[in-house]
Amino acid sequence: MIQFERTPDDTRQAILEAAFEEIYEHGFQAASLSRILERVDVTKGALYHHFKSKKELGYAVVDEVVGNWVTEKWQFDADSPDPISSIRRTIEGALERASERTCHCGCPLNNLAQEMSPIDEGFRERINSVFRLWRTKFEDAFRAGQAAGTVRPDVDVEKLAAFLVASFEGIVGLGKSEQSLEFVSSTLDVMLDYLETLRPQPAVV
Amino acid sequence: MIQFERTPDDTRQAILEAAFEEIYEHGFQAASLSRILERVDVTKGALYHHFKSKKELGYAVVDEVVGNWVTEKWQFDADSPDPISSIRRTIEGALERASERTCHCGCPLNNLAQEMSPIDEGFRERINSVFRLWRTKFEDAFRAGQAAGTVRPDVDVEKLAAFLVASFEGIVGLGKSEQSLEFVSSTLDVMLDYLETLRPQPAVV
DNA sequence: TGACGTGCATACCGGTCGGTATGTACACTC
DNA sequence: GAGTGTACATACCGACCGGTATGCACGTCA
Repeated sequence: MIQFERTPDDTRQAILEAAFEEIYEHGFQAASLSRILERVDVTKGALYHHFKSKKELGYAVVDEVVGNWVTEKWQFDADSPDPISSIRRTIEGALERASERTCHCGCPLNNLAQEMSPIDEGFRERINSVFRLWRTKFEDAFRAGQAAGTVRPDVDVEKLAAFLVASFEGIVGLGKSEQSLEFVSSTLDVMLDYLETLRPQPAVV
Repeated sequence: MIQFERTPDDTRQAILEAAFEEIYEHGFQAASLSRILERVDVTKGALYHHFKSKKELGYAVVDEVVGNWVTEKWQFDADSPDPISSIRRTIEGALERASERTCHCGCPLNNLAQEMSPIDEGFRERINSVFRLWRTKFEDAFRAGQAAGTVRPDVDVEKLAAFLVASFEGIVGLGKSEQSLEFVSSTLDVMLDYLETLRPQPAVV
């Protein structure tokens, strides 16, 4: 049960968080408003006072919860001279903090993307902007690496960023099916090994 | 409307295919039995004669439709001496045959995996066996390549196969969000470029 | 030819869904 | 202190859901 001060803003925020949890566990379409209301102990009147429909609630969850979730999780220093090492550290840190539930339920952003992108254009646009933001962070980091000489200058950073995000989501997604953190970890190793090949090669003697 | 001979086996098969379409477009939980019945023009009595519940129908769709779908799509010659080229050709062929809908709806197997793996163990097991079959095909192909000298012997084929399947699904999944076949194609290029680096290097003089 | 199992079709069920109409306690304004 | 808007709570709605009970045509076999 989510506890919160009974102020309007806190009520809205508490509903958002409860909705995020419910959607994370059941998907958006199977998410039940009444279960959300149980989680946060408010009534339907409160929910429909703050959100005009289930869909608008879903949109707000993407914009205000899932977006921040991703942004915070991937805030390696974009100006780092060595983005490849930064990314490695970020991923290793995420793996350490990963819970049973993370492995079980996967990435909330990707879950919503797979379920809702084909069905609803509003969801697709919102989800895609989060993906684009994420990719941009990678791009900036790699460009900084190229400037610092830790990443090969011939690397197409945009395509690489897209590939990295896709691979990461794919690995986490396959991990949901395998239900194994060790599987996720060792498959991510392949990705990180690939990243290492993007460093400038020492001159051949 | 699906047409079929009104024999018991054909009825069952027609229901399966209609269910596959419905699930592909809406997901399993949001798939509606009545819409499935409309697609195939049979009644609920017929459906519940052949399948004992919605869940059992879903299981059958995974086992008998989605499984074959993946198997047929990825049947590059496992004994080929050059699996990297085989995989490239398979992917390029798939891209040419890819429709608007494929880009829009993504991979039916991955869709089900992301939606149902965390929720239902029966789905997870069935989906995971299809993934494992797919990975095994990659593994066999790479081993054949190692034997033929077209793939570096130090490559861990199991981890590589897992990474490839994950990356492919991730790319297709991101493509759903971008709604762009060109995006899918160019991101797959990064993956294929990576594969090329797994060929034995010519000896350094 | 009658009994019986198969392969459906029809009609109906309780439950849950998202959504809404109405009421009300309270703060704030004039 | 009367009026008004905010922030909910309560009660209810029709639609649709998955599932079931019943009926019946038809082929098979005793």
